[in-house]
Amino acid sequence: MDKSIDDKLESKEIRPTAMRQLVLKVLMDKGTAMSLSKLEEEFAHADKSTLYRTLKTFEDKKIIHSVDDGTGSIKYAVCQDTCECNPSDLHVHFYCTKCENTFCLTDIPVPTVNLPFGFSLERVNMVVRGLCANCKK
Amino acid sequence: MDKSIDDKLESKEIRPTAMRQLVLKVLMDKGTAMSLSKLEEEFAHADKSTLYRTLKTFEDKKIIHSVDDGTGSIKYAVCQDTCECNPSDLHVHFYCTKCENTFCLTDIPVPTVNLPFGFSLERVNMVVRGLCANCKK
DNA sequence: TTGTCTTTGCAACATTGTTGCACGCCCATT
DNA sequence: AATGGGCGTGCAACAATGTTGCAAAGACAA
Repeated sequence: MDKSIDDKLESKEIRPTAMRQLVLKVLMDKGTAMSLSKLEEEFAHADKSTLYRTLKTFEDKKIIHSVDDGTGSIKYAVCQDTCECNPSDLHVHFYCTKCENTFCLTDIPVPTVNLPFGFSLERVNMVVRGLCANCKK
Repeated sequence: MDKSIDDKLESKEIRPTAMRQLVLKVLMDKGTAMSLSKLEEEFAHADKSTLYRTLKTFEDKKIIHSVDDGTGSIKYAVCQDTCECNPSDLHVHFYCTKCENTFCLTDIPVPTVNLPFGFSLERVNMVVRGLCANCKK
């Protein structure tokens, strides 16, 4: 198995089991955010709850982040190396209504908004829907 | 029943049935966005699918809009009178993690973002999570 | 080898959202 | 007033997603 995968796992104190190696590899190779059910398809013989808990572990350890893109299923994508999942690390996500892929627009930080007096910010979810460059043509 | 409720319904070509009058009134009085299950609690004897279809009708006719606030259940709130549910009509929503209410920040339009080349925008969902003014204290 | 802790697999379940179907109601036309 | 069509409603069942309990299998240290 890819050495960099193990490194990534161990650097976040996650034991590199076979399952975790595979899931992380798929997520890293994929490029777009994936849902639990998409992962189930990818590993036809893997158990749903194992995948579910793997994702939860990854999310807790901040190796991936989740996006609610409004499709009804939560998507997961690997964080940037420097990501601490703080509000300042947050970027905009893009959901393509044609290919149904969800992209991390890591270059586009979530714009700051001036909340009404007394409101405090913990986290922001910003998802743009539309057509991606591939489907636009 | 309140005359303004009927007017609002009829102006959008929705027949003002008893159910619809009640649902719209609750939504208007509530001030915060409500989920289907919250409406079920409100009308203890109403049927879920009737409420569901009522909300869908309202949404189709653009008398209310839906928000996916990341809690797993979609919330509905009445639109501004001038709202056409275009991207330019979109405002930021706020979910309070303590009182669990979802607010329309109608004064705060969704900031525009510069998408990567080739990407086109249809709609944006932006939800800020945190503490509202009431829970902040 | 033994014991402990973690991970996995299976099953069952909760919640939310959704649809099919039949009944009742309103209304217009006859 | 009677008839018929269309709409709204209620009931039931269902699909999809996410979640948990529990026992078996595995990893690891003493």
